Amino acid sequence: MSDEKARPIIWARPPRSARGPQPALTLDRIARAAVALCDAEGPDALTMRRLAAELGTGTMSLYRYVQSKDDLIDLMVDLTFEEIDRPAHPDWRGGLHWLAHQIRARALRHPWAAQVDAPYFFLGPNGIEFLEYLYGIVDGIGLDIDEMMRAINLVYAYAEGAVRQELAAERRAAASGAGEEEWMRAHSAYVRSLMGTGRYPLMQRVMLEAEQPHMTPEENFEYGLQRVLDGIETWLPGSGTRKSG
Amino acid sequence: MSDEKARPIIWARPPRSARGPQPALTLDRIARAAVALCDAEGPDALTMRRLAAELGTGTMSLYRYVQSKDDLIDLMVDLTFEEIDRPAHPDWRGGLHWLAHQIRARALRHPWAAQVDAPYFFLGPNGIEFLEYLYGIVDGIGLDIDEMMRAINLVYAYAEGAVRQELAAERRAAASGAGEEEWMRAHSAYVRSLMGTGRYPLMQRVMLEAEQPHMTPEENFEYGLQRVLDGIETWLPGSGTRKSG
DNA sequence: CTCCAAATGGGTACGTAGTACGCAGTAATA
DNA sequence: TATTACTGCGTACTACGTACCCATTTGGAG
Repeated sequence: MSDEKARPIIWARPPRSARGPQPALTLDRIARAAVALCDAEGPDALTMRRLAAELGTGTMSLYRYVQSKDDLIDLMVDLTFEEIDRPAHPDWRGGLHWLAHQIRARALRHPWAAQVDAPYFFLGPNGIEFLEYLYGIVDGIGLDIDEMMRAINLVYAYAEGAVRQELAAERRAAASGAGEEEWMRAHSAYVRSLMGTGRYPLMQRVMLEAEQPHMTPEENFEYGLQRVLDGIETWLPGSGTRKSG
Repeated sequence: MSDEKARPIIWARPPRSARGPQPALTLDRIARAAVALCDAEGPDALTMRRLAAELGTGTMSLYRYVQSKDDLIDLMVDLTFEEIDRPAHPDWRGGLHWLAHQIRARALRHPWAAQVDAPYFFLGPNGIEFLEYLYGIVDGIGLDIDEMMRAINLVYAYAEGAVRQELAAERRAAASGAGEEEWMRAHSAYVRSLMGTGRYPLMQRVMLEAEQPHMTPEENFEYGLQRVLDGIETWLPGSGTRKSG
């Protein structure tokens, strides 16, 4: 999660030998409990002590299953790809559209997952299955593997970036909402003073606009997504004009 | 950095009264030292004790300036927007193109900044100045404020998402590179075993491709960016021609 | 059946975070 | 000069990840 260290991939663990007591837990049970905890109370609630308590076991027992907390997070992130189903799509545009919305849905279900980076998530069983499926969407439409990668990466990049913005806005709204009187006062007074200077006329309009949004976050996401798909379409072979990248 | 708490905005602090000794430090000096530290040694190197040592002061002295480490991070993130210059652009496409590359350049300069989320960065002096400038790029081309927001958000979302992918790939490369023998062995053995199953033919092609990339990360970024700009162009009012070079 | 290697659960304790608290010193104001 | 509002900062508390150790359990070897 934080920095780099030599750490063997958790999915490549050697099989258990037959001797010794049966483990009371499984990696799966641990990871699911951790996901549930983060979903319910946010990433800060995930401590090894707390998770152990949740599972009714000793703290250090968890380390019989994972080498480190980062291992655990790899597992958790992989789990978030499990629940995404994988329908067939008649055309690439429908497929990529669906993909983007799946990425968004996953991030809304598990906001904590959008904040960690698990650089090897695609090596987990669910991650790799998901990616293999993804490439299937743009397979067989006349793109070489390089072009397929670029199409996928583009949609992925947009979806992730957009949903991060959305989550940040959500956190802001939550912070200025219920309670937090003091913060609210300091915050709005400061913003008013900024706008009072007249140096930020465009931002002023933006903020006024943001107070009464006429578009849901999803509509907003959808708008950007359609632009991205349009952009891909102008470039895809057999779509008339093709531009150089 | 992590979770929500009522915390007044650091930029709205009341002015110092005249009494008492002059402060030995300034917020600016502290924030710059922190940025330098993170740039040089990564975010994990940033501890209050270390930063204080770097500044030749006592640890707790820092708390005369910031209320918390999160405060400090807000300042740091705002600082990363300072060095971005703000040229005029003759057309929106050039402006948005430039914007995306600035976002990328900033993230490459300060990789740590792409990992934290500072939901209020735009309230800092540099952040707000930057955003005001951004909106200027798409001002006066026949868009209402809502459409302007969407155009900016789209480019921003793509750029941030893409650069996060790029940074993750960079970290992966660094991890499998020099040293880390053990990790390398476990990793590649595992990947080979996965691919040996034959269940992931597309991923196999992707990974082979990734080993000899024929596109630099920047070219890849540029490709996606052009698609995004194309997408905006097809939608912009009065953009009869979609080809722009 | 006996014994031991290999695995288990988990308690204790260590190192390192962020930071609350309090105190001594200092400079402008009354 | 006394007061007051600051300052730097040492001490200490809480909470975290996790290294280390050991008693316990189990399956297989003799």
